[in-house]
Amino acid sequence: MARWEPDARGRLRRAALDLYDERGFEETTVQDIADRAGVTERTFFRHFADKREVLFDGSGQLEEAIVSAVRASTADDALTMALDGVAGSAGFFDGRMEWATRRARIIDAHPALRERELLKLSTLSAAIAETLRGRDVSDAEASLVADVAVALFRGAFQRWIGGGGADFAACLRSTLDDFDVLARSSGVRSAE
Amino acid sequence: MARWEPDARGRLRRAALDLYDERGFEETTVQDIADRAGVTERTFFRHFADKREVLFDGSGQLEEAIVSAVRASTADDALTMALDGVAGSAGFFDGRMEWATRRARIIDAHPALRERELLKLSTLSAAIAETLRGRDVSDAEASLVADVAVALFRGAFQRWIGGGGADFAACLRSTLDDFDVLARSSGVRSAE
DNA sequence: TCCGGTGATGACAGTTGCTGTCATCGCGTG
DNA sequence: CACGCGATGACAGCAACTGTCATCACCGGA
Repeated sequence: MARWEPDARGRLRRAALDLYDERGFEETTVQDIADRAGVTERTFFRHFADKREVLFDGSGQLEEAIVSAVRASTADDALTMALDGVAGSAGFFDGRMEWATRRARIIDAHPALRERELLKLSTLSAAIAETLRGRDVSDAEASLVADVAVALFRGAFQRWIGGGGADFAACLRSTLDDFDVLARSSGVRSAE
Repeated sequence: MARWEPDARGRLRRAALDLYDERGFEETTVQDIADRAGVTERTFFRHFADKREVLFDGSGQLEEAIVSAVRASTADDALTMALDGVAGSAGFFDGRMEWATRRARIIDAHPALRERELLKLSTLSAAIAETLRGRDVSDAEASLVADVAVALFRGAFQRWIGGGGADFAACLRSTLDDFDVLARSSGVRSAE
């Protein structure tokens, strides 16, 4: 056991979420977060690249889970592979409903945080596309399909946050159903 | 005539682009830009919200042009209206090829700038969606169609930048053709 | 003609995000 | 017991951004 308390990173994550929630993102200084976590400001920046990144600490794992699921998919068309990937993220949110809700509310309220989220989603889309290319999908199709998959992921996430406690997998299924209906009514039609 | 030189905003815009190009974005300080433009740092921040925004000065006009074109479209389905909107942006880039190329190179090289670009595109998509809703398109379809239109806009822009001098409208047509081909091969098929 | 309002700017101090650097301290290893 | 390693503290410093007040040309009305 070290002389300093372990899990400084986790304490910083929790302190940041709480403070952003209580006072607002701009009204919270990194010094405030560090104080509440019992470390110095410098230690905050050793764990997180900047003041926003602390809210996106799990994004690497999420991306890894999705990419693995794409790689493991037994489907033989690109869209289904990508959707299998998104489905592979369901476990990531188990028991994190309250955390995800508070986090989403904070992010939506601040353009600076929305920027960062868009960048993460863009990175995720690129990672999915790259994985699809590794499975013999053409460049253009890989990008397009990855974008669609991420859009559906966002839709499912929104539904999960806003809905009445259904689990993420169910929300994803509903979102896919709506997508099918919409695609038909929009002048494109799903293949058999 | 004022005692100060007019068009400080334009000089700042040009100075910033030149300096970001010559030295790189992070290596350029706002003081550098202000010096070259012959104003103070404070004046820079009166014209632009932050160091990144100076590269996105035209985005409001672009959005306005696209939204107007959506409003003016005589099409009767949402996707065609949105694509008419994107087509309405063609004139915006006339004679700005070199500017757009340098700007795109700078933005692609810096995550902080890519973030801002993603936010602008997200805002654009929201504006298109809102306009479609005003033309009796359902909520969900408006968002989806707007996202697709923005994706195609990005594709056309990429082609215009990378291609050999074709005009933007031609690039947009090629991108739409590819999209049709891709949609057919991806398991969806365009309606007649 | 003078006079007050307006709009763009300069000057300057202050806060905060973020970085570089060096010292410290406990822990494991040989 | 010495040594290196990893996580942290301490501190100086730069650059982004903001608030505030003064200045000065211009413009419209009395």
